[in-house]
Amino acid sequence: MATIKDIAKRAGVSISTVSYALNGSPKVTNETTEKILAVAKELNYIPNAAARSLKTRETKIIGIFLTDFSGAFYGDLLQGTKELLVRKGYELIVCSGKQSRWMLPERMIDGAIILDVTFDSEELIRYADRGHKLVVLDRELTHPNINQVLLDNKAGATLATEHLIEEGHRKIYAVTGPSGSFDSKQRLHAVMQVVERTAGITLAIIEGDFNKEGGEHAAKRIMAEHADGQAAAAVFCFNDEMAIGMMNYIAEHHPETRVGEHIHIVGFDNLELAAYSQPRLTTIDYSKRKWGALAAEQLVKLISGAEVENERIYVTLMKGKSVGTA
Amino acid sequence: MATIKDIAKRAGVSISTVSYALNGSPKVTNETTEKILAVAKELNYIPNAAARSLKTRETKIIGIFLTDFSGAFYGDLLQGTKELLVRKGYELIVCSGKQSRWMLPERMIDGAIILDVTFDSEELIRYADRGHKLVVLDRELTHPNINQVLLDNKAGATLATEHLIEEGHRKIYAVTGPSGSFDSKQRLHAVMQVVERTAGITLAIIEGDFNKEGGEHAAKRIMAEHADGQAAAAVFCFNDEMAIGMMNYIAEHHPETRVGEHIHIVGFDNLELAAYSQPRLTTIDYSKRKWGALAAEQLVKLISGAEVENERIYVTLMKGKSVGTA
DNA sequence: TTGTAGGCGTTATCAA
DNA sequence: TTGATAACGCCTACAA
Repeated sequence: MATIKDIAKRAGVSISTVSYALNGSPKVTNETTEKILAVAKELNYIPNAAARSLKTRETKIIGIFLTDFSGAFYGDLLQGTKELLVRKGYELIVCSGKQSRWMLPERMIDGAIILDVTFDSEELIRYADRGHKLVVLDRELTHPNINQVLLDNKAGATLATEHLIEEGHRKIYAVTGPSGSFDSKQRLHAVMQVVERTAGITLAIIEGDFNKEGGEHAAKRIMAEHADGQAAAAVFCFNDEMAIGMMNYIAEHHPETRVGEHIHIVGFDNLELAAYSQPRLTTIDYSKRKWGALAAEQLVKLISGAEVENERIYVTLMKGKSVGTA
Repeated sequence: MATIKDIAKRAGVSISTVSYALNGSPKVTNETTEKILAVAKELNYIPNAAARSLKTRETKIIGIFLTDFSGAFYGDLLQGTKELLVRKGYELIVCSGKQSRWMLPERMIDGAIILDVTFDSEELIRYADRGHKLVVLDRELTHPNINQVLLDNKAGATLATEHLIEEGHRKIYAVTGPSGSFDSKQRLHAVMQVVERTAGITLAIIEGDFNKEGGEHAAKRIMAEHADGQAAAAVFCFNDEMAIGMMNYIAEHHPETRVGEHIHIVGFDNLELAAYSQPRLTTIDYSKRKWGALAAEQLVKLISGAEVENERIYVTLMKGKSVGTA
């Protein structure tokens, strides 16, 4: 492993000259710079990240912390994050699990994006107190070193609920996420607001889990309550994954029940998968890529010491065929 | 940021004693160890990863390089990798894109698992030549510092093809992956072997891309060739993603054509998504979790200097409802 | 324009 | 059992 020392010796200059030349400093003659670069190539020189960051106190790496690697949901978000970071000269690494959290305090990463409910807010604040920069996507946290980029859950849930109401549905089921989820709480709150200000609407809340299983369980219960087959059910699943689970359950166990006709479903997220569902799921859409890119941008600003305001990701209603008129 | 120096001063001992104590060396009295630990806690001491790895020349981090973050496919694999690594005292980071490759030569990671066709084999060999340890999941590479953990493509493709033949199909379409894919090549080779040694089978090869689009294009072509509706088509899609794309295309454009009856499809991978397809896709199954775990295990062994043999992941035929008798 | 030298925070080799 | 001290590879005043 060649070091700048080796290059210096070989090129007949001092190590500081090598360092300057390698970093493109104008203090060194073009001539010597070229010579040094040539020697570096010849020696297969590769800088040592540890040594560099020991000195500079930065790694140019950003970490994003996810609850798990299951993915279906994260693809575009990660892509968006990555693209922006690369443009800003940073690298992205994806981490998951409690064990990897040391990377932040030990300065292996220059900052982190958090999308992991299992990460305690207290722990995050501790890190922020120590000067680490964070962007959170899944909670509200006020701290000078923390910025939030949250989905506009209120708008999304309102759009979804109002859509069901406009189509003439009077009894609405809301299938929530797990109890700890911030997004789920916000969505439920918005749903309840809409219901309260609209006359003649009944709301039934079913606790879900943001997974397919949750949608299946909810489907089971809803189908049981509508066993007589007279009234159509209208359901707002707080994410697409559960909506898909619900549609799959219905297709399998109640083939005579048609989504969009006997049961009406709206989701949230507009997963790629939702586009392939039969019928196409009506859902709340937003740009996951933009979400990731914005989070990254905020983090980079935070690291550079700039003041940043919290941001919001806007959502729209994406009409499919899973909701029909009552 | 407290350092061991600060702790030494505060505890009235030398920095080497602190270092030993922090690393649980038996050379230090319990008494002083306790005292040092107490001071460390009091000072909120956090070790500095850069300094440590500058000295130890290791980071205890393993990187896995993927072509993209799209995920659907990788979830379990990453989970399996992660679990094993954590058990062995390593951390896993997920990387993608050319830019992140510096992490290997600059020793930011102790080794890498490669599942990224865009990573040139020559580049990998260069790294291996420099002493870096690698495990490749998507190609064959013989080098003392590189280990392979490959799918048993031959067995899988043979199982799939023979299944179609056993069900009485005589004309078989093979929808391949992109031309650069090692897995695709191996699968195609196996398919051709089966066809050659079985009388009366015709094989049509359609180049795909391992994405849904590839499946759709292939579906279009196959449906056109079977426009008369007389002969049923039998298709082996080289991965589930294409098989799903094919099924979706058919459901959308040829609702009268029933998969498992008028067209017979077998996939490869047994994605979670395949379990939700209608009808359930017949496919080749293998444990993605085990694949990841085995790759990690091999890499850890390689790093520890042990001799390791290349490994293979065994596959089985998972019968669904997408293939029926001719 | 180039060289000297100190230091970043640890580990590890010697002595004591 | 503990303490000096020299690396590890790089950056950066400051000096020449």
